[in-house]
Amino acid sequence: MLKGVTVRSDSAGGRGPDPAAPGRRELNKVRTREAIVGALRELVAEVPAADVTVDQVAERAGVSRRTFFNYFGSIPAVLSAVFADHAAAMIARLDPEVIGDDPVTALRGLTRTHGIPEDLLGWFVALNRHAADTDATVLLERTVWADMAAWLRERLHDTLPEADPLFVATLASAVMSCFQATEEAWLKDLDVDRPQQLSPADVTRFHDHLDRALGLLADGWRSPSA
Amino acid sequence: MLKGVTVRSDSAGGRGPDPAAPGRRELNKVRTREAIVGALRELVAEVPAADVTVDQVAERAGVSRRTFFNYFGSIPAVLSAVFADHAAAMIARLDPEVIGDDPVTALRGLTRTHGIPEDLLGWFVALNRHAADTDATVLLERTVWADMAAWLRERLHDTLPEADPLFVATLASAVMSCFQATEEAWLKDLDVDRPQQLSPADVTRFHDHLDRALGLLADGWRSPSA
DNA sequence: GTGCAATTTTGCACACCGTGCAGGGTTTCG
DNA sequence: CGAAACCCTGCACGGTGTGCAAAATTGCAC
Repeated sequence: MLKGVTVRSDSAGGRGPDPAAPGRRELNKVRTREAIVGALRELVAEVPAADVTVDQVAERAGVSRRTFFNYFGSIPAVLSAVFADHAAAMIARLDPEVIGDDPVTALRGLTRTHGIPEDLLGWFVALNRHAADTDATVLLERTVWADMAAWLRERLHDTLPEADPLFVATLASAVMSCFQATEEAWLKDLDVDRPQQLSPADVTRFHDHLDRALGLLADGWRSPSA
Repeated sequence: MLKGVTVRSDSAGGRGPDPAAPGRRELNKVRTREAIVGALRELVAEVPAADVTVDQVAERAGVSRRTFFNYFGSIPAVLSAVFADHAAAMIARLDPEVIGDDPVTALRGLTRTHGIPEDLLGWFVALNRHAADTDATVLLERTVWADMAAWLRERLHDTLPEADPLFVATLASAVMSCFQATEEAWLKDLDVDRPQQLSPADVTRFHDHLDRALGLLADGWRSPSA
């Protein structure tokens, strides 16, 4: 089991005692988690996402099958966790005052000022690199988006405790469907020549699509045709 | 997906068009389909929905495990099919002119004039009768709602070919989340004393909740608090 | 250092899921 | 009637997700 690097209590140098030092235990957990995510990322680039099995991910991550399930409940759960991490970083920048006043515009402005993590766009491309197996991959992504909607719903509920739960639920779902539709449109344009590396223009185009999608929400529901 | 009965459509080896002749074969297919749905309905009332297994459904329906999978791809797929049947009956009553003008109001008016099939409300109650296993049941229902959103999206796309796909996707998702939130709120009120039979007042209360939810959509997004 | 307690990893077992395949029974129609 | 088309069924197989207990690892105090 590759038990290299026998480390002794480092205490290297005379640096500060680091009271809140994570400890090897916590560090290992982070390391394993990242290994699993990284392994999935690699595999998804090689074979259709829906064909990736837990065993493959576990083996490439260098852990047992059982350990994978100690960290994530399923493969979609890994994706949801990655997406949620990015989303959490974005939400953290929200100004509570602004979002309370006009949530859609606030969320819209968020993506305009801070942009979308490029890593996330990379996942979108990877997940759709092998379009052979359309049906199952669509299903997989749908569950992830539904997960994200539930996640956003809770975040909004935390941020706007006064808001009508019905409003929060509907808003979260609508916002995530904007992301979903944006991803689809964006990938469609990207489909012609799928690059290994995303160009800055690709990133900009994603932002444009998303802005237009959220604009539909902000502008109301009475203009169905483009 | 709603992968319906793939049991091969008839194609009648003979030349004659033979119009409205159901045929014994077709009748049997309908019968077993209803047997499967009925078996699930019964089981869901007895044990937590997430604990129902395919084997149980198949046995109670009087068919083999394998036959179940010939009709439905999974248990959530059964629910999605049932829901979609009801939804299709409602959508069929939509006036294309009205929906093209103001889709949300059109859908809202639909539920007000024609109501919600009581059978559907019965499913809501049955699916949540055993709240013990909250987590898994929520997950199960979430997949059904996501399925329905995809279904509604396709219906809207058929009804409004001119509409912006982004608008259609967002609208479908938002509408279904209204139903989802309505179901939650409705069941919560019902929770105190859960009756075996639904009273007319219960039905009315569902309509009120739904109308308020869809009203949030129609009124726009700038009023987060109740 | 050493030993013990807490925690994590791992292998194993088990029930369940979803599908391909082939045999057998039933319906349809010439 | 008889062949063809069709549907049901059992079987097998790979995959999923979880409980359980043994083994390995880490934290901590002596």
